[in-house]
Order: sequence, then structure tokens, then C-alpha cells
Amino acid sequence: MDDLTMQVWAVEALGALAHETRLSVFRMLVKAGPEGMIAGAIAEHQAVPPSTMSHHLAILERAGIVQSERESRLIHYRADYPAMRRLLMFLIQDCCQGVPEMCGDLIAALHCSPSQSQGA
Amino acid sequence: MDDLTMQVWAVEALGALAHETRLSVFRMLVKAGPEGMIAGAIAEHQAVPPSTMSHHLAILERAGIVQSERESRLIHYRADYPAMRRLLMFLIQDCCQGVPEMCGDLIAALHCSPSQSQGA
DNA sequence: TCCATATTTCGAAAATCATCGAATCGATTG
DNA sequence: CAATCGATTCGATGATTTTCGAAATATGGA
Repeated sequence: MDDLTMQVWAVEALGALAHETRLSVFRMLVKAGPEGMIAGAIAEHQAVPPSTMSHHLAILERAGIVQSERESRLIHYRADYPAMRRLLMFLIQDCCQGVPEMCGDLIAALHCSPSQSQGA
Repeated sequence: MDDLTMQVWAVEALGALAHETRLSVFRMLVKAGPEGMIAGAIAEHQAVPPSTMSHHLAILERAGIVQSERESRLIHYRADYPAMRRLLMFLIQDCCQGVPEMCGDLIAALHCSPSQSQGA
């Protein structure tokens, strides 16, 4: 994946997180762990109408930082940890290109685990 | 700074970066180092009209991730490294709250340098 | 003072985003 | 099959963002 493609994705991912409700939802999903949460529960916790929340969840999913899976009538949403790490990697590498003495050890740290695929 | 205030700021910072031109500008400023770049040069490099770029730079500055300083007729813009680290900190701590085994060592890594103030 | 330069602010048009009720879809149950 | 439940899609409205030329501001020099 070349730099430009990566940046285009980063813009979309950042945009998905750049919203009060959506950032709250993402944080909640991270805390919820691999189990994730059911759409209705997410909407209720955030006190947002289901249709509005569905819209926000779609944005997060399109940006590739959350995933959904249907289980009978319920739909589970969960944070995509590897994607989040890719985003952090992009931002940090970016940062360190110019100022390696500032956060140089972060790059190694982000390679901490080999779970590039969904580590559920 | 409590969590809610931090999140409100994070939303603004993420929103500032969630734009093709602005993310490019920020990356360019990071690479440019503490010297930063002059407004006109930024606009020219990105092939964007000065007034449009001025608007984007204002958004980045309001979000607190770039700083400006006037030097006679020129205005220097530079990336605010500590602010960027704070944003990364927020995102990573967020992430690790739920999944410490994924990127637990990142928190220590981000504390790598004590330059909480402007390290120009 | 008058002019040139660097940049910002203003203002208006176009585009995108956010919200949420109503209608629809998918799955389960009687 | 009809009813119900959980969730999404549609559609319309209002709000915000993006864009950029024209005008304004600030600085330095002749």
C-alpha cells in the first residue's frame, strides 16, 4: 500500500473518529473487547436514536475501524484493533520521519504484536 | 484535564487532520522540523490558493496542532510536536484501556521524552 | 507618504454532513 | 403466513464545511 493510498485511508479514518458520538462509540467498543456490542445497546448507551446511530456505525465501518457481524437478529459491532494500530502507525511514522529523536522508539513498540489479522 | 475535555479536544484535532490538504500540510510541517515553513511556501507546495490555505492553517492552529509566529512580513507555521504526542497518547491509552496486551508498551514509549512544553 | 509584498478576513456559492421519523429488510416465533 | 423484533435505508431538513476571489491588514522599503 503506497503512501498516497494510505493517506487517503487515514483521512477517512480520522474523519470517522472526528465526531463526538462516533469517538465515544469507538472508545466504548474498544473497552468492550472482542465481543463487541449489539447495535441497539450502543444506541441506548449513547442516548441516540437507532437510525442515527446506524448511520454513524456505517461511517465507522466504511472507514474500516470497526467491523460488524450478524448473529440472528442482532448485529455485533467491534473495534478493529489491527486497523487502529495501522492508523497509529501511520501517524507516528509520519511524525518520526521528521523528528526521530522525539518518538523513535514508538515504531518498534507498535510492532509489539504480529496480529495483523483480526486478533479476536 | 479531565477525560471529557480531552475527548472534545481530540475530536477537534482529529477533525483538523481529517482533510486531504490539511493532513498533507501537517505531514510537511512535521518533516520541515522546528523551523517550520512560511505560509506562502505551504500554499505553493500544495498548489492551493493563499486564502484557502490560510483558512486551513487557521483550522490546524485552532485545533492546537500547529503554531504560527510572525517574522516581519512572513508567518512561520510549525507542527506542535507535544500536542501531537498528546493526541497519540489519548488514542493509545484509549485503545489500551480495553486491550492492554495489544499495545501496552506504547504507553511507556510515548513517555519517552519530557518535552511537554514546546521543544523548539 | 506611497507602493509592493505577505497574509488574512470577508462574503457568497457549492458541497458535504448530521439528524431522525417513516418505511423497509431480515430473522424468529406462533 | 402473520406478527414481532432488531436493525438499516430512505428522504427531507437544517447545519456545517469547503472553496476562492475581492477587499482589508500588516510590514518594510523607496
